[in-house]
Amino acid sequence: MSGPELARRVPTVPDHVDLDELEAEQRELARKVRIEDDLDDPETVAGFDVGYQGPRGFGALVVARLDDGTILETLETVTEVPMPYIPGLLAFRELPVLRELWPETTEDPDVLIVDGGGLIHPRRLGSASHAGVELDVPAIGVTKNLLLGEVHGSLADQGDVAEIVDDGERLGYAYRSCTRPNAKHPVYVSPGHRITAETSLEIVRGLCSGRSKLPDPVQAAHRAAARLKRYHDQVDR
DNA sequence: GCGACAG
DNA sequence: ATCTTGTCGC
Repeated sequence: MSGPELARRVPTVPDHVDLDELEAEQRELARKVRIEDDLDDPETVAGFDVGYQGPRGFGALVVARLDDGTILETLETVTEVPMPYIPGLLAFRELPVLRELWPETTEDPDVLIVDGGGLIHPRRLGSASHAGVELDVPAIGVTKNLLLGEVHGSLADQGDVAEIVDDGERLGYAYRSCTRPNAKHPVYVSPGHRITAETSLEIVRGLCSGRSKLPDPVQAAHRAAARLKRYHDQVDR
């Protein structure tokens, strides 16, 4: 056999999965992305997030009103995840869960916010863009960490905004959303599809109550997914 | 060749 | 993301 096992950086992927094909698919879908406002007086927003445990994904979609934040609908599902996490290919791990939930909503959300990037992506097709194109809905990407790009500007105070630039392109904004003074890291916002970076920031800004770094609907989805997972922890034994 | 690397 | 006790703070 071989010598000491080296830590595996590249997770094992199913035999039928071809990483080059997935990247090619992203390049193709990226051509369909439209970074321009195509929302008419948006009234409702959907926040999406997934929690993981082994081969299963616990997803939640929370639909809320944009004006006062009232939650209109919370949908949950448990699904087998087909892919390990690979930087740049998050959508192939996350979107199967969203595909289960999206058809179930009765609110027909005007905009979708995904816990993942939009333009901030090596091929300019983060999971938010991928979802937006596939579901044909205005979509915004929000993350707690940066996949790529540089923050241009200061984020000294809460409310501060700085541009995210990569390869000379402005891909989105870093926004210090949390009102807690010890909130060190900002939230990274980038347009996914059928929306601009400015409008994305404006919408996210209006959804940040200040108690959480993430916009409320996404945070609510995060909590719902976590609860669902805990529930399965107890029952599945 | 060596690191970095959304969730 | 997840593995994990206590702990600081509103």
